[in-house]
Amino acid sequence: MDGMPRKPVAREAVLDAFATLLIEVGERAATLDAVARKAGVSKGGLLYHFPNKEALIQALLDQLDTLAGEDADAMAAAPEGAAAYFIRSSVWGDTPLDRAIVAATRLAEVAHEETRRRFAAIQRQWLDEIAADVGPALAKAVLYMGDGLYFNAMLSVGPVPEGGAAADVDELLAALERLRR
Amino acid sequence: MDGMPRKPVAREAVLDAFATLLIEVGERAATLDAVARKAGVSKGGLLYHFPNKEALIQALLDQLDTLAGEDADAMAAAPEGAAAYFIRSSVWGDTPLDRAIVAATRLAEVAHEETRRRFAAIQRQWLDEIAADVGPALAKAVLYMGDGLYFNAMLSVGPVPEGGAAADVDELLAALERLRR
DNA sequence: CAAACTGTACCGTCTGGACGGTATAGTTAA
DNA sequence: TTAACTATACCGTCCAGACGGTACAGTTTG
Repeated sequence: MDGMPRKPVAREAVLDAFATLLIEVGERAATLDAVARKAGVSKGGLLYHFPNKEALIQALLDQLDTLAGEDADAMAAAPEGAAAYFIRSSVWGDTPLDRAIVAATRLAEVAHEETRRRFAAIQRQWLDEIAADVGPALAKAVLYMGDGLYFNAMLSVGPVPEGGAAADVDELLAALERLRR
Repeated sequence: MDGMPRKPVAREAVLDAFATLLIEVGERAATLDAVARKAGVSKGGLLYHFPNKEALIQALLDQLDTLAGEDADAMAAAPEGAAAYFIRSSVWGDTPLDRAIVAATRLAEVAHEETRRRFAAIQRQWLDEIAADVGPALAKAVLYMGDGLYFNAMLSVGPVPEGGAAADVDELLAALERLRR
């Protein structure tokens, strides 16, 4: 057996701090120094795990893909239907996936091309699942409702967290029921 | 009386260049140097009109408020109804208002608090108009659909402009009709 | 068994460049 | 004449990234 090298605790802390800063203060302020400080790690330590900022971004996007994949499965299997599951999950919930999505959104906003590509792929996944549930004619309407929720999460999530959007979900689900008939 | 000094042509050019850069390359890359270059103006000339970057942002937000106000009036007066007008106008159209919205979105993303406040106010305006049209129960559903369109404009507008979203509007309008019954 | 060695996981400092902003002297057009 | 510029030089700050170290767990060798 090989002597296990000690666990890289810093790596996860850094990635989490990076996401948190992206969400709370935007890409501009998510500097390497700020990330390191938030993670309780030295800058040198950060760069040991992620040789440059792009590597940090890539790790975040990989995590996003993983989580989005899992979510797509859960969506397909949801008893309430994919559409309702989607709307319900589109409201800001501080789940790992929501965090990854909003964090990645900050990068897409700064014109990071690969992030945009990945987002497009995830949205296609969502659209497929929703279309399988409510039919292709209504799928876009549902998708855009969810996107609207994310849009608002993006604009409001920050130093002042708010629970306002949660109340809207019932309204949206009611509208969904109405569309379904 | 003074013989009118010549018109500040640069001012408008700078503001437009600022918006364009925000839309196409994000806040990060919309530096003062880049804006001046794009506007075909010297950096000194830019700073003559806008003493600092914050002044540039304020001018953009003022423009946004003006355009949004005009649009709210048009929305209220639209023969097809406020909701349909809203959805139709939410798709990316390269209109002055759309440009101002997406440009401002880039600032909100970077956690610019006042931009976020102004956005919230505009959305409240929209919601009121839509509620007056389709009733309060469905207003949020319509609003979020429109927001979803903006969300997608934000993610895709850039070096690669696309006309894909326009096709979705009919689908959304059909869903709206269905909700209305 | 222990000294010598190896690789991993960090820390702290430094540098080169970009960016926001200032300053200032000169130029053009109404 | 004066507002509306151009052109350029410069400053302080901040940031990404490079670099040289340190601490320590496990591994090998005498």
